[in-house]
Amino acid sequence: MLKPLTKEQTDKLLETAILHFGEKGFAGANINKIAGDAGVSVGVVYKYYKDKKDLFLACVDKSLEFLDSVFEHTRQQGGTLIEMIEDLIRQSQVAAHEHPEYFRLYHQITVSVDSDDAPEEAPRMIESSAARMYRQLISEAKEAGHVRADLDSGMFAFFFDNLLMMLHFSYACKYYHERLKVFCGEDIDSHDEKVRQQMLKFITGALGLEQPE
Amino acid sequence: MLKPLTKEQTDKLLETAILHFGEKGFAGANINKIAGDAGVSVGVVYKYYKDKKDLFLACVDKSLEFLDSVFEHTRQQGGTLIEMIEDLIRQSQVAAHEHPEYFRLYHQITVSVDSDDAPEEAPRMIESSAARMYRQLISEAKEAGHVRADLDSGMFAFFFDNLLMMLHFSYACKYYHERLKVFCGEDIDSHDEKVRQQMLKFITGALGLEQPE
Amino acid sequence: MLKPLTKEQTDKLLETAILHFGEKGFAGANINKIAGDAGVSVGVVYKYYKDKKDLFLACVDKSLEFLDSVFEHTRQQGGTLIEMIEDLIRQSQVAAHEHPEYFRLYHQITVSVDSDDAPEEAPRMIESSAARMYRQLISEAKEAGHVRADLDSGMFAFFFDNLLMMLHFSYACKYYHERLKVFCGEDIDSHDEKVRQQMLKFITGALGLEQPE
Amino acid sequence: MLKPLTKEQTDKLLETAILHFGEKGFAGANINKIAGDAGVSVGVVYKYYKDKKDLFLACVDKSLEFLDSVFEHTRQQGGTLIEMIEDLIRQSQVAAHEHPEYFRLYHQITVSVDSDDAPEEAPRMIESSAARMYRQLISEAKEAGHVRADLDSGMFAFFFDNLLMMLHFSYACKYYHERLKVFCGEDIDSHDEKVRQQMLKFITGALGLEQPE
DNA sequence: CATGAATGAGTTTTCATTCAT
DNA sequence: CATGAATGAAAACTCATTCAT
Repeated sequence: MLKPLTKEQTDKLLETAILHFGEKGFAGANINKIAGDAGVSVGVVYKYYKDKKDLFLACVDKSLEFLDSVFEHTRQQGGTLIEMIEDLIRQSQVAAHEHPEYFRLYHQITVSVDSDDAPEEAPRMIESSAARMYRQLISEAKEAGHVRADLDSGMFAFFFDNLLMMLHFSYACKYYHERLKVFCGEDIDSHDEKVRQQMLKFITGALGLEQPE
Repeated sequence: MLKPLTKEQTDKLLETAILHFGEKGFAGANINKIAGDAGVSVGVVYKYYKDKKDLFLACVDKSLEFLDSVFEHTRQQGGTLIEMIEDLIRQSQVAAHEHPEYFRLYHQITVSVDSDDAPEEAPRMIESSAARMYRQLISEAKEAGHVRADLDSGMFAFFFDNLLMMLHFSYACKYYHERLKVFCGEDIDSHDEKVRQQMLKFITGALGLEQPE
Repeated sequence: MLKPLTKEQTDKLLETAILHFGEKGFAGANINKIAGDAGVSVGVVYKYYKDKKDLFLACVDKSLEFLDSVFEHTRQQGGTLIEMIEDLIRQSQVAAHEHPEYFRLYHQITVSVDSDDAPEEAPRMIESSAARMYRQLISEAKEAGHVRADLDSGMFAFFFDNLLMMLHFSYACKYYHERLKVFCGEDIDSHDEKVRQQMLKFITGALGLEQPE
Repeated sequence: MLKPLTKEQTDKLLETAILHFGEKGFAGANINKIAGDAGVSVGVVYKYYKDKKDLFLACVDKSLEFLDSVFEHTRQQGGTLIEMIEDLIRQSQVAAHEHPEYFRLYHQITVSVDSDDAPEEAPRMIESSAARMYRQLISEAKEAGHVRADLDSGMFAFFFDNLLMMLHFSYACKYYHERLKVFCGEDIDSHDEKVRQQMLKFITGALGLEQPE
């Protein structure tokens, strides 16, 4: 069985790695098991990736790319600030339901960075672009008089992103998901619409934005 | 060399374990190094704790206890909703600055739970009590007409707690701290007051609370 | 990309293998790297040679052939014993300077033979022919009264060959080369003539040969 | 079976390692097998030695120490140049018969030095002290008129040491031992006396020394 | 009851060898 | 017939756990 790997197989490898790293973290994941689960030999892993760290970073890259694409959708869409916020929440919900693994891996990054021997190169800080974007949107809205004047754009962008990240994790990560159910009820997963509306209320209230009828 | 361990020694062991687990995670931490750093033998680790998991859970317990105590202060204090929220933020800031290790460990819990071989028993859900408390406070405020009537108490409690958790992590965990600086500037650590005021504005706005003059 | 290999390519493969085996030894050499360095695929290595051992033996053969040719020159040349000895030294110097790799590989053979899993078949004993030749030359010289009568031809042939081998290694192998410099000075490489003359003196003295004016 | 290792066991480990490294070389030796053969666990190896290289270097040190002690005996003994040379040969024969493993490891050093990834720190050049000693002895003999005036002390010391090293290897290393038999007969091992006498003749002749009656 | 060296299963990584193209 | 990616056994090394002192 020495056929070249198909794209499906190499994709499967990366997906499997993302699942394992996302679940067990960098230190807890096992290259041999990843290879086994992906249906390829260990050798293949080391043909494609220099070492465990390198594979992890490839997983991170792929995940960040995916997360970027979620924001990208909203950015392209445009609209009023409220519309954009709602869209961002909606896209997050859809993405987190369909691909919790990328969010889970992202969550792992936030942990790995603390560790010395873990891949410190990791976070090419997806945040910075999001931060810039949110801050600018809020700044513009402030100048246009749509949001309260006494808020600090950077800080409100930070709070907003915090809420969004926690939403992601609450759908994608086991612990946060349990917590979500503690706060909002066991059947929360079938109430995306409600979560979105309440979150929108929360945020627009925070910004001092008038919600459209 | 064979004296019973003093309380200082067992405390040191737990503190050291919290530091190591908080930094490297469950899988990445090394029992032998923890014992060495704590100045005790590996043997005592296994005398006091069944295994690595058990030590980790003890760390979790201790950390959750500490985190509880932070909220407890506010609960005792009482006051208006706004006052309590401000106090909660202030206490969080103080605690996260003084004892980032407990928050860091808490952060690790949120990760470990996903893993099968890692301690699943972990989160005896500190959240549930906080959740109950927040929800009740908000409910009461709603009934008293202090906050908007169209908000769902559980969900707003959830959003509020999200903001608080992210604040904790942003002070205590490396990755989140970098992210905080990206959003709010490199010198953010010397602006606790400003962070607190802005966060208060954000939350009171979200709740539809009138802020006191 | 599927043309039959040219002679240059197969030669290059063997030369490269000799370099690698000579430097890293049998166990330390890497077939994939050898193939890569030689600019051929691993596949051809296994087409031409049964396995790693087989390739090693082919390298050994080629090297021994080369070493034989060095002696052959002198044999053809003929002359007095002293002349032949001087020629042997001179040819050794030239050969070791020009093709250290063959001597280096020969040095590796002397090591590999000890190992069980390494090619035991190796030394189809180049020595035996050299031994025969040296012994005979000395015997003849003894009978002719040119060398001392109390020496054992076989043993003196042995000592002589020892000196020659060490000369080879001292030019070709890193460790022995360093050692040579320790004994004879850092600039020894530019004093081939002197080395030859001294070595000749040493050997003729040992044999009790009168050196020509 | 968690008793501390006895000195016998740690000694056994080093001896076993010397045997394995001496036979298979650095790359060819297998730490797990060494541990197994020595009757200890792998863990022990890595408790006492940082890594494979470190173990190898410890073996080298021990071997060089032993080899030094062989020369030391002669140095202490003193006597005329001829007597010292004879003693050196005799001690070499005894040592090489009793402890071929140290000579075998020394032989491996001469190979390992060529390899990049092998321990380059190795040869703290046992040679330099021997070189100095031999050169001085020869110099003194030259000044005293006991040896020919036209020889270069350093170079003759080099040739002499070459002969001695080859004698060592001829007794200790499989390949060289086969070669010895090719030159000197299958029963050479029972003729130490003869080998010594012939070698002495060879060397004294080379030096132009008069041999005592 | 503490100690900490020893254990050895388990992990990462290498590389000789195979075989579909 | 050459190719070179894939294979997976085997090697170096780690570390949770044990137990004689």
